[in-house]
Amino acid sequence: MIQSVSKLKSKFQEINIRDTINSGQVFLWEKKRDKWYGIDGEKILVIDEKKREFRKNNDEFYFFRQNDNFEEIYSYLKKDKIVKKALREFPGIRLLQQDPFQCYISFIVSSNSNIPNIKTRLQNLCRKFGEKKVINSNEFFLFPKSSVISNASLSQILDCGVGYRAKSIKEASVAVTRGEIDFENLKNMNYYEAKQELVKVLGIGNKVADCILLFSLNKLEAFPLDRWMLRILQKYYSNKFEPATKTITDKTYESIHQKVVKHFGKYAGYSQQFLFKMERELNNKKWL
DNA sequence: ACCTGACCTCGTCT
DNA sequence: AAGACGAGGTCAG
Repeated sequence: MIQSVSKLKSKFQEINIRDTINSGQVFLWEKKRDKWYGIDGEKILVIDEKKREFRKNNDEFYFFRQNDNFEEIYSYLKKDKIVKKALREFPGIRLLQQDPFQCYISFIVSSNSNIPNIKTRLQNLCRKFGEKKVINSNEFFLFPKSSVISNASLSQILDCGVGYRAKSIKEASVAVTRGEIDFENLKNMNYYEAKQELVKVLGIGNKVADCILLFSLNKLEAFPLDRWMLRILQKYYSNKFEPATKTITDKTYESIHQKVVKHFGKYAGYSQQFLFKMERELNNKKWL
């Protein structure tokens, strides 16, 4: 009994790179031989798939949130029976701390779409507007700077296959170059203040804002409520939260979020990541 | 204030 | 092989 608990705990402390990359947080990662290559803003991260921990203070250390207190997070996560089950199945998943601008554009691009499409569009944006780099004789394109997208024409952005999202992508980039959206400021605000700023941007609603807050702005109580999460809440928690519908109003979203934080605690975002991974795998959904 | 439909594209399915 | 379907939402009316 004691042994199985401590075994789960020690497993939880080991990162699983592949599961983490394939948990819907990032789109610009690919595996070549035994290494994963990922674009994070103007950096390229190269990680051995077998890697289980990182030396303190390098880029990967922060990207995989190794400075989080897992003992404490674990103690919150295991309180919920379903999350505990997901944790047992995918103990090596981590939240990621991504480059904010890339994350911001990525989730604007993600709306009403699916992972293969999102990935293609983001690759197109990088190829068209990003700087080329060669690593281990592999060619990569960095994520574009906000200034480059700001100055691009709508038709250039449309060439990337983003459809009606082109206008949002452009306006969102302009907001950053003008300083109306300042990610360092947002990091210093609380969850509600930061979210309020984000949803002012065209193309950012409740769900996209929560993804940006959770995956790049260090707001661990953010709990993106997409179709999947609503389905999960209905399936495993029946009527504890709200009746599930395809679309929900701002007010309902807010009300569910409050109940969610009350139930899952201040690391609700971590809980969400485990639940999401478990249910998507259960339904054989595609990753990268 | 809440509710509805339209929306670009493209990978998948038939 | 061509045509329809729908996808981790958002916005306007």
